[in-house]
Amino acid sequence: MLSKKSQYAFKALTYLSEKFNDGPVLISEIAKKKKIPLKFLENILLELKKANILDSKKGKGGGYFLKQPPEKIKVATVIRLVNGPIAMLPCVSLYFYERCKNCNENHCGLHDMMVEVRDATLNIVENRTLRDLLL
Amino acid sequence: MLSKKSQYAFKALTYLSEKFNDGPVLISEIAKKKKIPLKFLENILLELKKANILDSKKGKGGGYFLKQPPEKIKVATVIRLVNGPIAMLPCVSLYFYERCKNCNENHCGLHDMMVEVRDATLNIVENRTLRDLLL
DNA sequence: ATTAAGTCTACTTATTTGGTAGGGTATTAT
DNA sequence: ATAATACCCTACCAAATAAGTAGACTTAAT
Repeated sequence: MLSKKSQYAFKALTYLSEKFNDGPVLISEIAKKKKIPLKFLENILLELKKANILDSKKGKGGGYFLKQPPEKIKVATVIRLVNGPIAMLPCVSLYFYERCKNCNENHCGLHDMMVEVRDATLNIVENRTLRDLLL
Repeated sequence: MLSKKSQYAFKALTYLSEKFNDGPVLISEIAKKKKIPLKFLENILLELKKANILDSKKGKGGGYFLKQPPEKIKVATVIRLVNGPIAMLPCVSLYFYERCKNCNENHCGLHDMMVEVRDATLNIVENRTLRDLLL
């Protein structure tokens, strides 16, 4: 399951996608419109900024905005960043790989199945962007 | 990600699948062979028994065994039981559904995408059984 | 009766999640 | 120049969940 933080992140990013050409958007505006705790949202947006997904402008007239257009930001990227691994097992994760203790990956049925699940999921989230989350 | 508990559960179930026609298997044997903390494993097996996946025999010569043959036990069932929801969002879960607050499911891009992810995953785990985890 | 084995209730501990507090720092309109 | 604005940063806290443990109890075979 996606954490609440991830769900907040997606709500905020969706909002920023809609406002992509309207200049910086206040954290407080996003928090209010999307009903996200303000200080928590600050942390999330800062993290997204550090990951180069968002950029910000300080001072009067400042705020946050997408660093790239919505169609350039993949859903998979956001999930990995805010939520963590997409795969169901560490030994099957591409970006958070950890080898299995006590289980040979070369002949492990669970492993093989989870590779399939991972690929089925990636096939969707790697090919969808913030643009696709709008209607 | 699957919890450690879930991974233990799959290891134990795989072991019991291999021994399906050999009569009851000791918890301690499973724990040793699969390197699972004994008391933790006790809890897991008991839970699986209460869910009608396993059965057991007490006393000397007792132990645990699958209640049905491996090919009758779906991976999806085990995941739901031990790990919880398979879907990435509560508003998209079939067995653990909770409605979205502040987001209309009828026009929410994230929701729609997560339905796709859920179905892609279910397509695999609903059609695989413990039998498929063996080699 | 003794021993082997699962059952049950109840803890404990560690980790993660969700959220808060409050001052610091950069920017810019005036 | 400066005051107001708005993001930045460090640290903390509480609740929930995950992981593991303890010990007494019940049941069945010999």
